Amino acid sequence: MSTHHFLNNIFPSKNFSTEELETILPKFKQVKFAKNDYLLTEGNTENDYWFIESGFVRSYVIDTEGNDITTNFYAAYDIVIDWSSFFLRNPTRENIQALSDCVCWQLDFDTFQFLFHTIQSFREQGRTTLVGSYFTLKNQRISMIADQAKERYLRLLQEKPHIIQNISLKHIATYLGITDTSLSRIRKEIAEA
Amino acid sequence: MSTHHFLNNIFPSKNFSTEELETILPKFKQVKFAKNDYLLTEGNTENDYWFIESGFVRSYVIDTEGNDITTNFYAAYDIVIDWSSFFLRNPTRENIQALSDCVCWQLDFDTFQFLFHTIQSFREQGRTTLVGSYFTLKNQRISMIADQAKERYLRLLQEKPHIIQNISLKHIATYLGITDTSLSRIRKEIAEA
DNA sequence: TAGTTTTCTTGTCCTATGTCAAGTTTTAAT
DNA sequence: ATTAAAACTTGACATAGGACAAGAAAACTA
Repeated sequence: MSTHHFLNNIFPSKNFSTEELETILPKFKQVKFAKNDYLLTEGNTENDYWFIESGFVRSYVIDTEGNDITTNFYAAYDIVIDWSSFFLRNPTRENIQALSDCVCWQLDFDTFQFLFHTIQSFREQGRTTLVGSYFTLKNQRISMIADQAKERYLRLLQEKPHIIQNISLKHIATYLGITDTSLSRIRKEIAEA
Repeated sequence: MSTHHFLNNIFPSKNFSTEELETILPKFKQVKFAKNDYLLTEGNTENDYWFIESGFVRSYVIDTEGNDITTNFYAAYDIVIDWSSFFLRNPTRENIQALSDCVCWQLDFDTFQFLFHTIQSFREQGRTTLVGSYFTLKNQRISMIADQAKERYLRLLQEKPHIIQNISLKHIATYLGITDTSLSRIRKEIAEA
């Protein structure tokens, strides 16, 4: 294992002993996805998750009217996982697709379970990551209720500028819960102000 | 410990050994809340969570315009917890209030940590519960984007009829992301149909 | 049991955002 | 380079749901 491994960013030595890292890091396998490849498709149960070293990924669902709704964007250092499919071992409703060529580090469920039940710091970090996702999602739900579309866009712009710059308007629009037409007008309004 | 303890519903013997239950159950403390009591208030870090034996509880946040927005309802057998405040040890934005007199079973963070790191089945169950909450929240977010207010109301009616029967219209309305005026009209429309 | 407060309903009018459709610009492919 | 396909913009119009206000009906309270 090289001393400058991508995964050292994910598992920093301040949180893990050398011995723990020697157990954890070799369990991850580097995988590459080409643009438009699917990491997961509706109806399947997710058996792996990934950390992104480079590239962009999007997850989406198809609603009852057949509309594509973006549920999340993922970029370098993010974890790509459908928490409920991975942990509850249920078929997912989500599609997860590479928006560009990607380099990822993959771990499968059984290996995750082994590390989770063996290494205390690993499960602490896993729990923290999941709770962090929960927190983000809860704030998004509140924002859908309390904020106007323009405010939601401005917040995204501030929090994830790399998303706005790399991802098509229509995908950002469904993520914000508006139409591409509206988002185009919001952008115009901001540009003119 | 009596053989017919409320907590046996939460920790069923099919998932836990007798020995494990003898470790877990006595750690919970029965607490009672009177109607309108707060279990948690904004700005504080949650150090306990509860299972509800009886009663109704509501959590809400105050948005930037000072509006009260219901984030969740809790009834018998539900876990009452602010996941992010409890696990990330951060001050919460939520207020959690008893809507009726309640009997609850309480566990504090340090005891949780002890059980989580000691008992495998305890942490499996904890993870499953958290992931279940995540799943529900994600579906609510998608529903806010994809469904009309009436559909969201009808789904709530179907999934949690006890909520509709016990909780005031205005609290249900903010939970669904609409005004009480709109919800009143939706109810009328459904009644007339 | 009257009085007060809260909850719920209903009317009128308004606004943010959606729908549809026609262009324009950008990107991708041969 | 040429064409085809996406992505984006813009206009005209429609609509779900919001804002405000006045009553009616319940639910507490003294």
